[in-house]
Amino acid sequence: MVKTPCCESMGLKKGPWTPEEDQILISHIQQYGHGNWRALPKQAGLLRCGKSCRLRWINYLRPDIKRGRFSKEEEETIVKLHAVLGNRWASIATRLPGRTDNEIKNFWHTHLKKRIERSQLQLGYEASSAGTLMDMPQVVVDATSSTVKGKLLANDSLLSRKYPPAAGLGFYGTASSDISGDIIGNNSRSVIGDEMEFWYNMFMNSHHKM
DNA sequence: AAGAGTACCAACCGCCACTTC
DNA sequence: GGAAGTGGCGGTTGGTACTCT
Repeated sequence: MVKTPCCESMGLKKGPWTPEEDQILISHIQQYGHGNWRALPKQAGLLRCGKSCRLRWINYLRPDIKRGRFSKEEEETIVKLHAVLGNRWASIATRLPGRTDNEIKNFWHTHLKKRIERSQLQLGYEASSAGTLMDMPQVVVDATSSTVKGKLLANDSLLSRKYPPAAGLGFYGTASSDISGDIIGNNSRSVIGDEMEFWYNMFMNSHHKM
């Protein structure tokens, strides 16, 4: 597939959006919807590429966006889902109404990842006894060898959709039995239920083979 | 008060998947 | 079946705000 560079054509604006541009985009979408993102900026009279318009709308201007700090519940949900799904932010976002994949991704990198890394330094299983899920150690599940290593990590770089856990490149989840109860239990047949259940089963199968 | 270091987050880039022709 | 167009996703960057010294 030939790649289609964003904002390739000259004269398209980049960088932060102005309130005027926001207003134009909002009123255009409210009036006509966003059937075709590529055509939208032209129709709306914006000097932006369609991709930029789409991102701005989805991550910032959408009326149902929830802004502000993540609640404790949201944090825990992110940690749990990340343990099962890896860096599939869009999937995680479907579980958190009003939150965008971008927001979750940023939050992960700026807060949760560090927190987990810190808890790894404290090392270990002793710390886990203290016990919130946020402080729990992580257990690596090697999907290829079906082994679970008692190792702590927070390496999410291998867990993108390009290298899903099934590829054997390191699937990990928290060593917590409440993953199933919470995620699968509460989410059965939800939007992402099937997909999550698949990865969950992968995790559990590997786990039980220990 | 000012400079350095750090944290945060909006936005861009490149790639992949899906759809259409 | 394959090329082209488009949407969507995750990784990354760069600017700004904030904190520390």
